[in-house]
Amino acid sequence: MPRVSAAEKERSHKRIIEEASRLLRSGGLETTSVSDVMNSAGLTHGGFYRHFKSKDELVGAAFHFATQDVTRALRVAETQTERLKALDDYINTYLSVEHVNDLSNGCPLAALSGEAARTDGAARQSASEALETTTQLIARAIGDDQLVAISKANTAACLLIGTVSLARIAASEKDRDRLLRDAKMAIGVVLG
Amino acid sequence: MPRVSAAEKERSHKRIIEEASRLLRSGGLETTSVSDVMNSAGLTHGGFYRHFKSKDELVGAAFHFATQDVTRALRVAETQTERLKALDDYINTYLSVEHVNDLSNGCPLAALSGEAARTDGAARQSASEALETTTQLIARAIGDDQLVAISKANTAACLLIGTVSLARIAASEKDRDRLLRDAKMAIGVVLG
DNA sequence: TGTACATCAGTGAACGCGCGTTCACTGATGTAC
DNA sequence: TGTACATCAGTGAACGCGCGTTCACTGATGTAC
Repeated sequence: MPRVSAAEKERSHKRIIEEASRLLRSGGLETTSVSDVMNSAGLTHGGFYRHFKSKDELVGAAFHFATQDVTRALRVAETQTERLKALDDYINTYLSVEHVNDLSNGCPLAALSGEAARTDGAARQSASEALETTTQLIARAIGDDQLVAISKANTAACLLIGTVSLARIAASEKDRDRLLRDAKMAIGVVLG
Repeated sequence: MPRVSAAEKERSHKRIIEEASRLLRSGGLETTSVSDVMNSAGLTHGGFYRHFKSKDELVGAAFHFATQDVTRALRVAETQTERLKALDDYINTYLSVEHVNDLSNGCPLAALSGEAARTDGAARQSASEALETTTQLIARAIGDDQLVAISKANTAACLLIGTVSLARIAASEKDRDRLLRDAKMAIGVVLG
């Protein structure tokens, strides 16, 4: 069957990153194996090293992809009005039950910052970049004086990520919903 | 050498939990092995199953111990004045550079909630309990109407844990310090 | 445009390694008389 | 209080397993003429 065309390889490469970004977010950095990712991409593990130098490099690429994916609307908004709307959507989606329950398509920082903090190399660096990207996009959407906006964006990011992290270990649906509701109120105060 | 007295066994048991609570917080649930823990406790891995049914059970016990340890001052405060003072200390310690840099003695939720969310069994349950314990202690220290206090405590917990989680992946000391400073301001607003 | 050949994407077996857990064993501790 | 014996905390070898990574191999792709 092999070899495969350059275009086909590119498609494989993209598929590996996409599947990795999902599996890593839902399963964690340690628990998700290279084989898991390759099988999800419809390939076998042996071919992995034609695409990446190491698992760490894949984790870095997957983290970057997930961040780009999750912040898309904030990035592409062109006018200040669109940005404010995108921020509102971002926050409402972020603090939703769906986001709490769907690890695999959610914020990579909420899912993986704990493990990333213990890592060196590409994974750790991608997490740092994800944080910077996210806070900068939020600050830009807030507008205003950027010095003030960055403080607000920092606080918002900490609150959002903390809330979803805790909502994911809440003992009951009631506790989970309460955390989300309280955070929605608080973020209004922070940004207002 | 073996066997060892009942009192000695109890001391071993306590040492295993203490070392586990430190190693798990600094190394993570997956990366820290039963051997690591036993060696840190001055024992060999084979004796582990005289103390715990499984690694999961140890993780649960270690999580519980860490939570009790970190919230001690909030728990033992007897008067409302003492509780408010304890809460102030708790927040200042929590949002310190030392806490960000010292995983092993810090808040187990900040270190492990991500991994705990992906787990079943004792580890997951201990994380849920840690969250409940922490928010209730904060709410009690706030005093006031408990319905309002619980909302404030929830928001505070999300903000504290989110801030330390992100500070741990900040790209620079400057970013880290900025996150901590912004969170200190915000938590004043939340609680005030 | 057709041919000969080098390249290399993907396969699947194999590697060394560390994991959680089990087990036979040791000998001091705890207990029954 | 002393003796005989059962218990069991701790040891270290062993288990099966899955991991990240390497490798010889296949055969379609890409390229040089």
